[in-house]
Amino acid sequence: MVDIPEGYGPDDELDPEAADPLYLQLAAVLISRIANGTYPMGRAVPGVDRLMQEFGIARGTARKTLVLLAEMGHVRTVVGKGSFVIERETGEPPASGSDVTVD
Amino acid sequence: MVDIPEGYGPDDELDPEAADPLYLQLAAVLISRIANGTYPMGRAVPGVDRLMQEFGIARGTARKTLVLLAEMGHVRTVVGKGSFVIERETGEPPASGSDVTVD
DNA sequence: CCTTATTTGTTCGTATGTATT
DNA sequence: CAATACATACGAACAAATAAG
Repeated sequence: MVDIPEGYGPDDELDPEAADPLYLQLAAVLISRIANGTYPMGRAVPGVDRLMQEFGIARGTARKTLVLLAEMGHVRTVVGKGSFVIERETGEPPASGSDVTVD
Repeated sequence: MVDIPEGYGPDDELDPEAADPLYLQLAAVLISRIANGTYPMGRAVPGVDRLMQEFGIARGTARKTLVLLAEMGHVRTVVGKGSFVIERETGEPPASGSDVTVD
């Protein structure tokens, strides 16, 4: 199991000095943004390359976070496409039309 | 130089309590499997991540073993591809043309 | 069909910090 | 203090799936 640290808001920058490892800090930020609606259901969260650029982290760290989010059920990752939000914490129902079909 | 400990067969699990360090125990197991034919010539031995999973060890330890095997001439490691068996202990001669270039 | 670009997946190489023995 | 081992993080290269043309 994993404990997502608290205290990392959607706009937080990561702190390499903090006790929490970067990939957990980043997971907290992304989960916050998903709950936020910044990344709506069915849409993709930033991919590995974008996370590297926007947070100034290495590829392995960014990927580790996305793998963790997938394991936690927040996103579903599709090779060659991206990681798509499959859960929302805003209370809004999934409406209809999630054109995500993989298996 | 290194002394590969004996008594660690191809199916052995590693023993953190043993006198021999884990990376030497693991080297013994892999060398045994190479001699065995479990990892045939030209094919890759398990990489760092696989060794971590299968033997429950840390990255540094797994890598240390692969570096040792490469130094001993059992495998040739290629970045982004894997560590490939370049010797067999089954009695078959190396034929000719071992394109192994180590420094 | 093939080429190119994008994106995720995999693997090795290296470094740092911490803990244990 | 040195050796071993673990966790984290950065970097580089290669591989495979996808999409667009």
